[in-house]
Parts: sequence; C-alpha cells; structure tokens
Amino acid sequence: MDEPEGTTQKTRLTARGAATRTRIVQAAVDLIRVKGVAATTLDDVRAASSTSKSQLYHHFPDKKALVREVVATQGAQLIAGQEDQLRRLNSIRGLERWRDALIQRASLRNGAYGCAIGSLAAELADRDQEARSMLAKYFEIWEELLAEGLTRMRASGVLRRDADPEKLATFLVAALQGGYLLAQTAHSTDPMKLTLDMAIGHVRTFLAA
Amino acid sequence: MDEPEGTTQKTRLTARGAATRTRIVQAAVDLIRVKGVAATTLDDVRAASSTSKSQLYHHFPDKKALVREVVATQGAQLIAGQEDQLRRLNSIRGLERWRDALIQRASLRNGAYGCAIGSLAAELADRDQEARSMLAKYFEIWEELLAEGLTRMRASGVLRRDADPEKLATFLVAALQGGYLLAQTAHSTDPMKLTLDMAIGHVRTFLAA
DNA sequence: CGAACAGTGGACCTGAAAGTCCAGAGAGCT
DNA sequence: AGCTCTCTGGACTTTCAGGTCCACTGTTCG
Repeated sequence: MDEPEGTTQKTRLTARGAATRTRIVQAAVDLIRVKGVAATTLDDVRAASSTSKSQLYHHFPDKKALVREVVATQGAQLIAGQEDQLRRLNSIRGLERWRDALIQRASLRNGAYGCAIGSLAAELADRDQEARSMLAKYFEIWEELLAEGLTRMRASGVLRRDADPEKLATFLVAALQGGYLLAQTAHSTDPMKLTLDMAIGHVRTFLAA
Repeated sequence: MDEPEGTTQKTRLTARGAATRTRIVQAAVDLIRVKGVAATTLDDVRAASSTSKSQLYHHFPDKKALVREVVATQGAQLIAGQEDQLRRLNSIRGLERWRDALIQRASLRNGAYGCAIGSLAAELADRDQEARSMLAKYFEIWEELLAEGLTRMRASGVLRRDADPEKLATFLVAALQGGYLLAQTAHSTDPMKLTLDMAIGHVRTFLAA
C-alpha cells in the first residue's frame, strides 16, 4: 500500500515555486489541525493557500503525499516548540511549567482539536504506514527530549538513581496524550490537568530524599 | 449542527425489521472499528450486512444517525465487558489482571485500531457534538466502575484513606488511552504496557502500610 | 379476508472530491 | 535574444458516496 519514495528532489525549485509550496503546506497544516485529514479537501487547501489545482498537483503527486508533508511539518513545528522549553528542564518545577504551558494552550479551545500530532496519529496510524512511522519518530524525539531533562535531574541529584528517564518520559507523553483525549471528549481540560498532575506526582516519588 | 432527537420509536418494529436493524448496526460497528467512521461507506455497511440501500434508510435517517447508534452500541459493549471484570476489582492484583487482559487483546493486533471508544472519540469529538457527549458519558461510566473498585480497596484497608478513587480512576483511563495511542503508533504494545505499569505503580504508592 | 403499514430491492439522482490536461505566463541560462 | 524548464489558471473528467424513489412483498390486526 505504501511505497518507499525517494527523498531526492526531481525538479529544480525557483524561489516563487518554493514560496507556493510552503503556502500550500501551511494552509494544509492549519486546515487539518482543525478539520482533520479526511474532512479537509484539496479544494479547501487550494482556496486557503490562494493557489490552483495544478499548483497542488505540480508540487505533490496526490493528497497522500501532501498529508505526509503536513505530518512532517506539524511534527517539526511541535518538536521545535517543545525543544525550547525542554532543553532547559532540570527540576520538578520545570516539569510543572511544561504542564502549565500545555494546559494553557489547550484551555483556549476547551481541549478541542487535541494534540497536534496525537490527533494525526489517531487518524493516520492505521491508514498510512509511512505517516504512522513518521509520527512514531516524532513521539520518540519528544520522549527523548523529556528523558534528557529527567537524566539531568538524576545526574544533579534531584532524582534518585533508580529513576528510569526513558520509561518516565514515555509515561509522561502517554499521560499527556490520554489527557488530551479525555479533555477533547469532555470539552474541559480538567481531566488533562488531573492526569498530568498525577503523572508528575509519580515522577516526584523518585525524588532523592 | 446537532438536533436533540427524540428517543421515541416512530414506527412499530416487527421481529424481522429488528433483526435487520441489528445486522446493520453490528456490521457498521465492525467496519468502523477497523476502518474508522470516515472511511466506512454506507455501501460497505450494506454489503457487510446483506441489506439494501432502502433498508439502511428505512432504519436510519442518515449516516450520522447510524454512526451515533454505532457509538451507543460500541460503548455499551465495552462497558458490558469491563463490568464483568471491574465489579470484582478489590486488589492491586485485580488491577494487574485488568491491565493484562487489555494488553493481551491489544497485542493480538499489535496495537492496531486502538481503543474501541477512544478511536471513536478522537474521530468524532470535534465533528459531532451528540456523539462527543455520548462518548464522554461512556468514559465517565468506565471511570466510575474503576472508582468503585478503588473505593472498595480503600474501604477494606488495602489503600490509604488519602487515596482519591475518582481521580485515580480518571488517571488510569487516561493512562490507558495514551498507552493505546502510542501502541497504535508504534505498532507495539510495549508503551501501553509500560504506561499501565507505571499508572498502577502510582496507585500502589497509596497502599496502606 | 383485506386494509394499512412495515420491510425490501435496486435503479437512479446529485453533488462533491480527487485527479487530468493544456495553453500560456514567468524565470533562468547561454 | 531565444531556448528550456518551472509555474500557473482553470476547465474538464471521473469516480464514488450519500441520499431519493418507487414498485413490490411480508406482516399485522380488525
């Protein structure tokens, strides 16, 4: 069902062409974030990016290819945002700031749309192998950023030696994703708050005496 | 966008009619479980249930109504299954058996399709208010079943008095849902196992001394 | 029995969405 | 300049899914 497509650029790209391509992708990112993949039509993307059908098909062979580009872009944007905050993580307080930032953003929408890559994962994991593995990679990078912070906390003596940063990081991301889903369903960030609080509470049980 | 539809039966239902209706719904449940709502066409349902277009429209005004019926059925089936196990929950060991049963079933598919109602929630929460609130209700019932078990554990002295059954139940469901999503994305139940282990580990920190 | 209504088959309609095509404008290069 | 390739507009084709219709059969009940 899914071909391993080459990453080689087949045609040269002029500045104008690159700009159009970027406009298309960003419009698709924004629309898909709100409407989901299935409900976003190429005509929606065309209109939102002020382009034409032929430009879409000039830059992407089909919708699936555009969606994959959206996944890559959304994943990169999310990681970039997380990186800013998580590179500095070295305390439980930092973990709480991380939680607060996520919840604040979700609160603005009452939890709607869920997590940018979590929602993509739920919709695409069983329908597009390539997208699935890309998303798996972004989750891994995310976990790794958290794990590095937790490792720093362990090295500095904040956490005990028996704390496992990798496992705790996966746990935190899972708790976050579950929290997102319940929040999205309940139209309230309360369950997300509660879940992240408890998850961080669990990390706290590894605090050095 | 969403009308509060009456639950009153407008037409009499013969045994034959009821059987057809059930066949349609169960076929839709099975298809949607695997393909998702958007990718499941009424023609798929028609074929899988050995019915005709007019039977579909005889029993349901439109696709949205059928989908809501699917949500109700899937929710009820999940709760029924959980009830069997959770009514007896009264120990950490019982919680572990609950975890093991969930993981075993997810392992059969390498995590594919995720949670029966979690996947529906992710796809429908932002697109159908009525479906969203139904799903919220099922999550609540699920949490309540867990909370009752945890309450029993607290009453019998297994858990300390400061354990909060409701909050822990929400936390367990969130951890489970996050675990499902990561498992679905990674094509492996490992993150789901790890997450549920940690979540139960957190409950264990409330064990009475 | 026979009227009234539930249930059924399947052709048909309609709109929307993916994807195709081609003529022509814009850009880069020698 | 003049050639080539990129880029673009938008009409067009195709496909397919949701939904409608109607003639016909089965069932219930007075």
